[in-house]
Formats: sequence, C-alpha cells, structure tokens
Amino acid sequence: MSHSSRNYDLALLFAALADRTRLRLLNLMNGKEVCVCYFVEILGQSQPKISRHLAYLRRAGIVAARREGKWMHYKIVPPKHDGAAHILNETLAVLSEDRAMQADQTRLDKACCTPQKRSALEGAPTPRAVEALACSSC
Amino acid sequence: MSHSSRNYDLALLFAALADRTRLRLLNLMNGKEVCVCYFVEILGQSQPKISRHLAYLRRAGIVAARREGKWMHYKIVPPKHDGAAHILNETLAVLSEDRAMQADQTRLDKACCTPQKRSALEGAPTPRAVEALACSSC
DNA sequence: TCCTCACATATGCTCACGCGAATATATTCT
DNA sequence: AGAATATATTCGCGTGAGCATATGTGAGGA
Repeated sequence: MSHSSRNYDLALLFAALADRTRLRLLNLMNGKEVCVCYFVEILGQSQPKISRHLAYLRRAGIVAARREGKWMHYKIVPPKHDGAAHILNETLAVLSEDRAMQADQTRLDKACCTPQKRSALEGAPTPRAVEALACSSC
Repeated sequence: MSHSSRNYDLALLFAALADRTRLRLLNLMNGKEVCVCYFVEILGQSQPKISRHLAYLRRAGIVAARREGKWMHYKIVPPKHDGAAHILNETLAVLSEDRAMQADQTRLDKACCTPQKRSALEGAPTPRAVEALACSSC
C-alpha cells in the first residue's frame, strides 16, 4: 500500500507544473517512456531547453530517467503522496483534452511509426508503453 | 451546467498555486468567505503581503472579492473548467490534511469565536460559511 | 585512440516574483 | 471637512526562472 506522508510540499509540485513546456513533456510521457530525441523533434524546441525542463521535473520527483546506451528515457513516476498522485493524474487527464496537447501526441505517434523518415530519429529507440499511474483513490 | 471550454491554461492555475502563502490563504477560505483582517491576524504576515497575494489569486480567477463597508471579503470561486475545478478541490483536500494548515484553520476558528480578544479584529465581520465548490465530476 | 552522437550542464542575459517600506485610495465617524 | 480605519498599490531591491549560446561528458563506432 502506498504510504501517504501526511505533509507534502504541494507548492513544489505546482511550481513544476507551472510551465507550458513541462506540461507538454508530461503529456507526451503519459503512459509512455520516451527518449529525449523525440521530445526535441516533436516540440521543435532546442535540446538544451528540453533537457533543462526534464531536469526540473526530475528534481521535483515527477519523472525518472533511465539510460540505454547513448539514449536517455524519461517516464512519469507517481508521487508517494496519494493526493499529489491524484492531482497529477487529473492534470494529465485535463491535458489530454487540450487540442495542442492532442496534436503533440499525434505527432509523437506518427514519429514512432516511421522514425526512418526523420534523420534525427534514425535508430532511436521508440517510446515504450508503461504501466498506468496508480494511486489508492483511483 | 458548467461548460468546460476544451482548452484551459493549466500553467496559469498552477502558477497561482505554487506559493505557500497563497496555499495557506486558500486553505483558510475553504468553505468560508473571509475578511482580509483575519488573514493578516492568522498568518501573522504584513497586510501588503497578504493583499498582494490575494490580488494574485484574484487575477488568476481563483477567488472573488466583495466589499462590505471598510472590509473586503474573499472567497474561492470554482474555475469554469471542470478539470481545473477538480484539481482545485483535490488541492484543498490535500491541504486540509497538512498539520500546519490545520493549525491555521484552528486559529481562524478561535479568532472567529472571540474577535473582541484581538484588538485588530474589533468589530470586524466574522467569516461566513459558503456553499461548497461544485464540479460535475464530484 | 579519435571521432561522433546524444545528452547534460555552465554562462550570461532578461524578466517576473516576493519582499518590506512607503504611499495611495476608499469608507466611516465625528 | 478632517481624522481614523481597512485595504490596495507603488517603489526599489534581491533572487530565481527561462532563454540562447557555448561547452562538457559519457557511450559507441572506426
């Protein structure tokens, strides 16, 4: 069972969520473990910018990184705190209703199917499905 | 019925929530419409600071102000967007589990019962219960 | 070993935010 | 009208965030 430490720094969580680029990244990671090169390609933003925001999310404890050879994969990790996990889930749900966010996801799916069509993604590992977030109240 | 405009600037909502003082204010307004002088008294922070954070919440569309003579009353207003309203509700629920937030509420209740014991609250209108936040999914 | 690729971090800039102090505005009372 | 009270806003400062550019690092291949 997930222990729910009674006090949790919600302000820190919200600070991590208070940026459009980071929300787009989280939306793309919804249910998937994604390689950095895909973020760069899909969002059309500079690689250092993407990397900085991913580091921010990592420090906030919202995402985890895994190295696979040259590539780094990021995925969402549910906060220990049940309420925080619930807020994050609801946030992801709201994001997936947003047109721009849906467009991002569509572009990601397209890129996954035909990575060879984009030189930047040659040989890059495709995103991998990941078990859904869990919190006791969902 | 609450219309849920499909796109909503979640980043703006989270920015408003990403501050401990503002979270304490929201927690005190949970279910109540509260006069500014109570915030100043309970949080023990300067009046301009309280006022500035309330203005921030007001600009973010999370709270509404009502004037009654010399006094200003603030209360939470649920966002039109269902998902956002849900996130705000869950946030308030998490806050009310926090020890420090509970202590704030206790101090507010005490101050309401005996306002004459605090010179700063002489004659100030006591907080008034307010209908609970509503969103279609709750 | 050297080079390249994928990614991370440092640097310097600008801007927004939170703060305290001072001041302005609105309302009521005398 | 003038004083007192409750609240809002402005100012100046320090700090942190986001950005672009440049540089560092670790892994894999030649």
